[in-house]
Amino acid sequence: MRLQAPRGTSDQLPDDQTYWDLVRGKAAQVASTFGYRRIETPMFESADLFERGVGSTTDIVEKETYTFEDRGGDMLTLRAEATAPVCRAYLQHGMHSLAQPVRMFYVCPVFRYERPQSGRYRQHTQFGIEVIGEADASIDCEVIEVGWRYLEAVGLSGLTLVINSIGDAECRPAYVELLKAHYSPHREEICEDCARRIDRNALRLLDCKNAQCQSFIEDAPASADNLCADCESHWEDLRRYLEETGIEYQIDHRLVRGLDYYTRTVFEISPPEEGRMVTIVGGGRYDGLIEQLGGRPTPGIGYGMGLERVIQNIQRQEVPTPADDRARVMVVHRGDAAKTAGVRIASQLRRDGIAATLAPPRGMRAQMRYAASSGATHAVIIGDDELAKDVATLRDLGASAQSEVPLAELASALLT
RNA sequence: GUGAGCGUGGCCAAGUGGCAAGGCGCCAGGUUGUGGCCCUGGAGAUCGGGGGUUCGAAUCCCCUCGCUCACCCCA
Repeated sequence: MRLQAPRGTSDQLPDDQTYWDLVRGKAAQVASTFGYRRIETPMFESADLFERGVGSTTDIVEKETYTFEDRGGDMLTLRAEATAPVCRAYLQHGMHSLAQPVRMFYVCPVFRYERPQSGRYRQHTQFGIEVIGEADASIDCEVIEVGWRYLEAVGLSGLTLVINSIGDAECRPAYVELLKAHYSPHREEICEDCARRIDRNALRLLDCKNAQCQSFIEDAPASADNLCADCESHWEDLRRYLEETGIEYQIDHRLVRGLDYYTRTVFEISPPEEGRMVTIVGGGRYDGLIEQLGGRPTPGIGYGMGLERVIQNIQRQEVPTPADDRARVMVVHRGDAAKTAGVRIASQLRRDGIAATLAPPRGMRAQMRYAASSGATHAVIIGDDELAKDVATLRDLGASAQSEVPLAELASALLT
């Protein structure tokens, strides 16, 4: 095989589109039900945006971006995540002067240079939402609910919602010190990565997967137990509101997230896979991000959802996809005059709003085969007999029944 | 970045040193103008690529590329 799609990318073939239509259509539908409006930002941004927004020491920025210099000498980065670009757009277009909060959603490709594996690609598609300009916990609850209702809407079940609060600029520093103090005496007993994390990114100590570190994680102080008064009441509010939605949640003190900008609420939604649970949705509050990007202090919260993972789970759970029961017609013809008439009839059917295709110029048997394998619901058969009478033979391929229909009545016969 | 498994027509796949099976799909037929089932025929292969061993390599050895899975990280 000489030419193929670049590593970690894939083609979304015609046969795959049933899923993509479902997954994209429901995204727009559910998001707009909650009052979110679509935003689309460029596929690439100034490299600077992701460094400042996502955090220059995160893995994403450190080793996973597609960064390049364009012909004019600017350093650009393919969209490595969508929150920072949306915040950039919020600032650039003065959305702070709109009624707050501003609710937006997007479905867009995201690029990260990673080693591909199941559910992880170098180009993947995210359905995400962002609410900017309101810090109240009811918004946190709403954002979580959008993600949850969406996954319900596409037909997934058995999902798990996990939440946590990691505090804010007020209380997190003290908590991080507490964590470091918990770990420092054990530097020799934990894994190498964790030893490094103590100084570099202490929060990440909590999601280490190594066996030797598990007992330290168990005994570690929890961020949610060490919140300042404001964060504490925000955390309580969130849980109270969540109860009102009827969505079940678990609190996981080990849930921290990989992007630097998160504050207070963080959450994930995962499918019911035994063994490894690959997160479908990950999100959280980012009250410091807008300011980090040069705006006035403005709260925000959102999530990102991997649509390839959603589709993977739809397939695993064998969720039925909606069938398209509209008529699709194959115009089958015999003889030159009939072929010419077929061109005319197919054209007219389309103008009448019916999907119609002219069968390829082969024997009738082959044309009928083509009709069947193309998924056509009906064959409109034209030959000299029909031409003479100004009718067509309309064959219902599902029912294997046919009758002659005057050409003028074809469309109405197909629309009933 | 680390580790493991795997690369044979479009897809699935047999073949483990001696003429590259088979199935699906595709194309054409099975006497008058009709799909799905059945039957017949046909097209389609640098056996991922390069090098080596050998009289002879899809098969053994080396290198390389790719795919998949796991770690890491993340959606």
